Amino acid sequence: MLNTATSSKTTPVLPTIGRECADRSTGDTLKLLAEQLKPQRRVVHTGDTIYQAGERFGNLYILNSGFFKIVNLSADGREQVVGLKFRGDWLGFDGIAGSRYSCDAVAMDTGEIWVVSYEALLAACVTHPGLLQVLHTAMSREISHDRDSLMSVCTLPADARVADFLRYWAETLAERGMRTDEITLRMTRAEIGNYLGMTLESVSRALSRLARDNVIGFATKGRRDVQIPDVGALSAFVQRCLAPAPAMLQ
Amino acid sequence: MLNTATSSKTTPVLPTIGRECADRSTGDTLKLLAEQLKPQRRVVHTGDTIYQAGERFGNLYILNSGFFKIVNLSADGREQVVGLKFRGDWLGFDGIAGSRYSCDAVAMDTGEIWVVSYEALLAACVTHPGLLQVLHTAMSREISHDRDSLMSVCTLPADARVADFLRYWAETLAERGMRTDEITLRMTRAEIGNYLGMTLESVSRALSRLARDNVIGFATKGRRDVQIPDVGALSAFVQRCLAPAPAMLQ
DNA sequence: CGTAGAATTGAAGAACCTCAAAAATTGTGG
DNA sequence: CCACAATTTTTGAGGTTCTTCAATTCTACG
Repeated sequence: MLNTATSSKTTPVLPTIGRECADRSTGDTLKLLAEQLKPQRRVVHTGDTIYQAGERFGNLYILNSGFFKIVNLSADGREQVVGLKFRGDWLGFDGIAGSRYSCDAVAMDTGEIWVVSYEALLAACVTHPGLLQVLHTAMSREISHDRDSLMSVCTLPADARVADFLRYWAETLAERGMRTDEITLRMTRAEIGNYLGMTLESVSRALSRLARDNVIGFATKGRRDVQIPDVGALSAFVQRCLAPAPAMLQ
Repeated sequence: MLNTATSSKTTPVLPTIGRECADRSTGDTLKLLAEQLKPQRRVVHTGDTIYQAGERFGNLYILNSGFFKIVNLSADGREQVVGLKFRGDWLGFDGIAGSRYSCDAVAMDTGEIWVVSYEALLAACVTHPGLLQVLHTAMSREISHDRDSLMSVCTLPADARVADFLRYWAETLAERGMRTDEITLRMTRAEIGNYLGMTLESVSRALSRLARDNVIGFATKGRRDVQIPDVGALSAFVQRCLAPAPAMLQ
């Protein structure tokens, strides 16, 4: 019904008719940033925190490799994973408005981040307008994706949410030129469940059902590596969850 | 436990030590934008759509008065209210990354929006760095608030979610210098429920319970106007919902 | 007024959560 | 390299919350 209007969201069509770097690849963007900003590079390991809620804002961070989770904390002690960051993503935008970060950024794997002073970035943007475009694109993407997350949580049943989560993960890796037929979830069931608004048991059951339906597979050893032979099958599974009746013929 | 680190989120402390316009009031910011951008002004009425998903991006919009909802659409026809916009908020950031808007922006009341060409804004930012700060602050706020929304939906039971929604609405109005003791929800129960990830019946029941507990009141005629004598009572209600056991003394 | 949309409320059912136990995996120190 | 402990994951059973379906009341508007 609304397919035509929204198809650009699922499959980024529209070649580079737009402004100069609207569709720059992750690698190209990183190269541009490295050249023009000469950022300080920092290696991180699992569990390292790049910034914490309440800490004074000053830097933005660009993820060159590895994988991060963004954790929101409420005054009453609730914790919520509100975002996952992959290669090419920026971290720290939440700190601009209030002069303090409002989340924790935690490394989920070994990786490298580039540290960029916000002040220095703004200065560099004056001479290199392309940088500003890259910055705004990153912020815009984050806003769009946060909205998609909210929609997932609000409109999909638990099983579909897990399937959609895997689909998003695989597509994100694909965009960045990585393997998607077998992905390693570096999150526990509890962390996935927290991110998706369900219990760890529900995540486990959903994964079991996905495996039973051959939408995903588990590697021989360990159940943290998920085989995704066909990403489209995940989307199809989501649709099947949404279909109310089994739609028996005749 | 984490109070000190996160208190800056609920009550924006920290006076204007920071950069020039970090804590500018909504009115001052609007004045600056009006002076420096001379934006085209446009009056909107309930139901008007400022932009739609799939439409080519070109403008950002600043809400001077009135009230908007942002609606996300999925390829399979699901609709999701993913944001509410009040005076001083910007609309259209989602369009920057993909050169097309990814949501619908729908007016929920009569109001006035200011139309700003993104290109023109970037040009103006070069000569007026304060504008860039205002722009980034608006985007950063949106990212932070989207995360708070996700946390609400993921961690709060239905009743608390409705209470937290009213609390946010009242605090948003307060920040903009409007009345908060009696607010007019210009949304149906169905729209509120959609935004909060629950059915319209659950919203209705939650509001009834809030009224029964005297946390809110209903205006004599009609149940769309909500009286909020004490915003703190809403926060207390949320905490009560989170407390597992009734905590009987002894 | 009278109709259409919106809101409330009740009853029954489904989806998900909690609690619990067992199996699998990972990490650690000998 | 192995054994042990700690953690993670799976799976089942029962309970709770929320949804669905339905009927009624209320509100707005011609």
